[in-house]
Amino acid sequence: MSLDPPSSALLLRWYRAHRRELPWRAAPGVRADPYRVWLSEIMLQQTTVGAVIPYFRRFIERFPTVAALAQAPEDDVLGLWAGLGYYARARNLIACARVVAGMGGFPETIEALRALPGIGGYTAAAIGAIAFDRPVVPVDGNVERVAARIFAIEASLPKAKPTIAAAAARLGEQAAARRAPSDFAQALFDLGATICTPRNPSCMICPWRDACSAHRRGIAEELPRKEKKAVRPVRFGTVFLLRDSVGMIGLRRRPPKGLLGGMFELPGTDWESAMPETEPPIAATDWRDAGTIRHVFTHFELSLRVMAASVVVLPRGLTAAPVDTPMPTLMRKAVTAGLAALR
DNA sequence: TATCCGTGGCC
DNA sequence: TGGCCAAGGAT
Repeated sequence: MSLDPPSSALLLRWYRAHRRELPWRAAPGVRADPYRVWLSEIMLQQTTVGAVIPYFRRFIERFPTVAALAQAPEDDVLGLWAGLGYYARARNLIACARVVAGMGGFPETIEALRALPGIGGYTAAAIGAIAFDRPVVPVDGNVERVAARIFAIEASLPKAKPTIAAAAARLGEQAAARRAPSDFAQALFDLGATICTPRNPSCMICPWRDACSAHRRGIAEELPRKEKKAVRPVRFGTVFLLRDSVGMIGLRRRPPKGLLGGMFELPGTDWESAMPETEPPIAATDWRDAGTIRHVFTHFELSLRVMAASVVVLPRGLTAAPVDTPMPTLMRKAVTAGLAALR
């Protein structure tokens, strides 16, 4: 940690030569649209660029401005978000858009950004740096990895987070002096995504190779070290697909908060450590076994049995919905399996 | 501080 | 196949 930080000019030169074109990105040196930066940063939380791009394009097409998003019905936004995961982000997205629209635009300070729904320390720094050239280094997983390697920080995450964050701040000191925090932040992202990768980093073509302490010591790929994660428990449940005589299916809305909050689902049992007793929502005559779906969430794995039946009229309490109604991926899998069993 | 919160791709 | 990983935030 007493090492000198590498040259920001070196990284910025590399960035201008190798910069990736992304839908939310402005040309080097050009101020980006804060709305696009914000929307992309929310979508990119724990989500890969490849997964985000089509969602980002659909959102921009439907909601070109933060004012348009602020006026949208919540169901439209949740529906457009369906499949992207972490649905609290979509709820916070709406809340944030409404606050920002009321303010007449995005605030430009880190503190004011940090106070908005769904914006934490990282995202405030990212928007501040990228959209407003605030002299900060947003510390995401990429930047943590780069900083840990440059300074050969061997302490394990998450305990080492503060140490690595301090190291990342040192990386940005020169860039701040050069008035290029926006390009510098994005350069760090690109370096982490394409060169300084978690596995098999391309050290031989890295613009910072000569300054990298971990590379010099031959331990770049080992850093940052991480504590082992807890084992994922398995839960079991059953869902019921009911299709009526005109081809509509019976869905219900999940509670507004918590897992898959506010999204549509098939009716079913709770998800428990052992298969719960099943009580079909209607006395259909020919229930078909549509198989079992395995779905992995962050902190548990779900084994979900799917039962399907045709009925004349859907029971009360269920919403008659088209089969292509937007819903979380887990439920999309279950609907697909159920419909296949009814053929 | 620890837990909860999705999904898909990669090796 | 299974564990890891991805531009984290809220509580």
